[in-house]
Formats: sequence, C-alpha cells, structure tokens
Amino acid sequence: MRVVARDLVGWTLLVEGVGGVIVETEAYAPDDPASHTFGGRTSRNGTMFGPPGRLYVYRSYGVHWCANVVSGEEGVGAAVLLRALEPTTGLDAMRTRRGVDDPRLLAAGPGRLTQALAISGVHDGLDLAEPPFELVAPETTRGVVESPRVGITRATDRPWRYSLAGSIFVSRPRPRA
DNA sequence: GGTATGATTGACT
DNA sequence: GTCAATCATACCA
Repeated sequence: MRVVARDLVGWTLLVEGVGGVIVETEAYAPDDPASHTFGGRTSRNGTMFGPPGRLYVYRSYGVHWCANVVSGEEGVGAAVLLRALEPTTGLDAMRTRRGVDDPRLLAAGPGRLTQALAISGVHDGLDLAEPPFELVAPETTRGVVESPRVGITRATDRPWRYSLAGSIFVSRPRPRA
C-alpha cells in the first residue's frame, strides 16, 4: 500500500483535460491512527473500503476538499492522499479556479489541488480509470523522497509522505527541511 | 438532539 | 507567528 503511494508520484492526473504531474502523496493505512478508516468503516469513509483505483473525496475543515486514491485490496480501507501536483495542462483553467497566477500555488496542497482540478464531493467513489479522469504513467521515474507526514494530529512520525525530489510544486504547510 | 474535531488555507498582527 | 472560517461526520446524552 505504501508502494502504491510511492509509485503514484510522477503520474499525470487529468480531470476533464486539466491537471498535471503528481508530485506529493501521503499513505494512509487501516491500522493508522491518523487514517479515516482507523476504527472501522463508517458512512463517510465507505469509499475507502471499496475497490482500489477509485477516488475518495471528503471535506476538510468545512472549507476544503481532499482527494484520495483508494489502494490496496478491496475492503481493506487504505488510500493515498494527493497532496500536490505540478500543473502541466489547462493552466488557464486552474488559474481561473484558484484565482492566482503563480503555477507554484495552483495545486500545492490538498485543498488547492482539488480546487484547481474542480474536484468535489460529487467525484467521491468514481473510478479514476474512467472519464472525466485520466491517469498517465510517467515516461521516466524521477527520484521520490520519503519524509514525515504533515498536517495531521496523530501518528505524524510515520514517514509515509512521498514527494518528487527537487520539485518546487510540493506543498509545505509546515516544512521541516 | 447537541457538542467536539479536523489528512487546510488564507488573512491579519 | 497567530488565528479565524466553516461544515460533514463522529461520538455522547
């Protein structure tokens, strides 16, 4: 499952033709105190217990949407949070949605990413292999670095945050390095 | 039925 | 650096 999180870095994700290269992800396991699936299945995280390859979307702080890719075996309850991506396609559309011009701010962060790609609750449970989504494997695999997770209140010491080495599009809510 | 909490962001001192 | 916004879901009574 952590392998999926690492492998996902570098893939290109497009939503209705708009998107970019995934540069930062975070893994969430069933036995992870910080995971939504910790403690069993609930009405909210039902998607995470479904088939892998689906999109799990939830609202954070009542203000932002966060997008995850369900991973692992069906019924396990594991997913990978998409934390940041490098805008490559549909820059203008993303600028309009985000209201900013700097490409580095278009999708550097879970909430920003969903806003830039126009992902919301209506996409929860959809298959990423089907329209309007499009996943493209990277031609070359660049260096992926492992680091402590950020933005959560529990099990923050687990090094399950994966990001593209040297990328300037990685979110840094509370950078350590 | 009522209260507590968060895998965040953006604005302000 | 500090703090408020804002709401779906979780959990308790």
